[in-house]
Amino acid sequence: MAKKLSEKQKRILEFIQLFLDEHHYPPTVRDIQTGCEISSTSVVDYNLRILQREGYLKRQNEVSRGIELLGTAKRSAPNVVTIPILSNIAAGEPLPVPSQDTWNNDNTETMDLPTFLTGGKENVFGVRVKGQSMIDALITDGDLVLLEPTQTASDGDMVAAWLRDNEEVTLKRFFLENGKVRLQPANPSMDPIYVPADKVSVQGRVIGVIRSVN
Amino acid sequence: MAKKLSEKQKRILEFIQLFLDEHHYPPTVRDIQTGCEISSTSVVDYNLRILQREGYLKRQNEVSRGIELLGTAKRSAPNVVTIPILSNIAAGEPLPVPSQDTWNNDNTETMDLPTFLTGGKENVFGVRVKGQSMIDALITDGDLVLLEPTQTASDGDMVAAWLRDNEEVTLKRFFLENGKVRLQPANPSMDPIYVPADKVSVQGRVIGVIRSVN
DNA sequence: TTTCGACCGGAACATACGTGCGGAGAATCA
DNA sequence: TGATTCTCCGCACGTATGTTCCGGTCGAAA
Repeated sequence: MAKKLSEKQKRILEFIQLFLDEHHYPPTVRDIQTGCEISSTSVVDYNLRILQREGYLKRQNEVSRGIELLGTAKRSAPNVVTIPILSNIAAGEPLPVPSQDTWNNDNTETMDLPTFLTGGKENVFGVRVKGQSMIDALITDGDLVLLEPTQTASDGDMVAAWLRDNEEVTLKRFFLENGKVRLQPANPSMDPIYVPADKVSVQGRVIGVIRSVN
Repeated sequence: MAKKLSEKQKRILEFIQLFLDEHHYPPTVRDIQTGCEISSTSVVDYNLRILQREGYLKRQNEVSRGIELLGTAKRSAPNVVTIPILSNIAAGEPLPVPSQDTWNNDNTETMDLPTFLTGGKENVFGVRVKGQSMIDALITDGDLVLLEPTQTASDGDMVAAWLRDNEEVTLKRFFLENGKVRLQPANPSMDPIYVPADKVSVQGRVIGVIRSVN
């Protein structure tokens, strides 16, 4: 399943996205043929079958333009992206990193977000916050936090940090100060905490928070 | 242009929307025919031409499924709505209520939101928060608050309240307790404030908060 | 070398699908 | 009333389009 796509297949996928953005309906096999400078419709068909088998798209048999993009390839609306919502985040455990499995898992909750919230970042995922432990980051129970996966952080970034000793994930602004990490709450009335650098691992950069009241 | 659509035309339009929602590609003439129980493809074609002439959709000639919805009929992203962002909210002034003018004004900033954030509510608008005065509502500088216009509130609602004496708008949970209004901060470590009911006017119900970090 | 599987090319086939045509009722208008 | 227009119907034509078949190239494995 984790098969690498050939150049031609990537190009086809890309072309379908562009075509969809422009026309609001999927391309025909022959549209793809000319658009990707492929010599035969059978080659397009051949590669479409592979893409379908690998889960990048769905096809309707005998139906013209019966192509539907799936998962990461999906761009049904140009200004909307689909992200997975990771649930089952138990307190006292690191965040699970989303993988291809996350997408292939049918019961993964997903959500469509305007692109201005993800800022074009890749692999953004969401985490539903449980409890009040993030209150000093201005985040409360039920909030949805948008994260960009990363292991490193720059000074001032708001990050999801795994504190080994406390066995908890917390959201704070990250500052590296002569060997120690300062984690600064977003609420200016709260005091920062200092942790040795080797006791902290960054799991992701916070790029947004969404709260839905009621 | 302001021509009234026939029942059949309305049904066709509706069917196209439903079909689009379900398949992510437009229906063929024959799909519409069977879907709307029309006896002939030529009738579909006939009505599609009218719908095109009236500006409800666009068609590509000789192209299968070459149908694209326009204007209000457009639902290329069925889970997205457009809301206005009110700017120039000076501290010490009530919120301006969005009107039709807001929409007709070309330089009104707008934003596409997933419908799960508006919950199907009408006339939702957004306000960009300036300053830290909302910090006890877990809202900070730069956050976008989503509001549903209303003059009344039920106990427990998070509302935008105009405090006459202080001449300021604040976001708090609303409770009416024997003639006085209790405004409860969202941050449980903060204390509520009590105000006589006639000194408070509700301007809108908060239905969401969006924070974009960096 | 042979074999095999992945990938491509060309062509043809069968159907999907948009469109045009003649005609028929029904509604509107003069 | 007759003329005109709107709306619908059935049918058929021609193109658009998905699919299949057969053959070919090329590199890896046997």
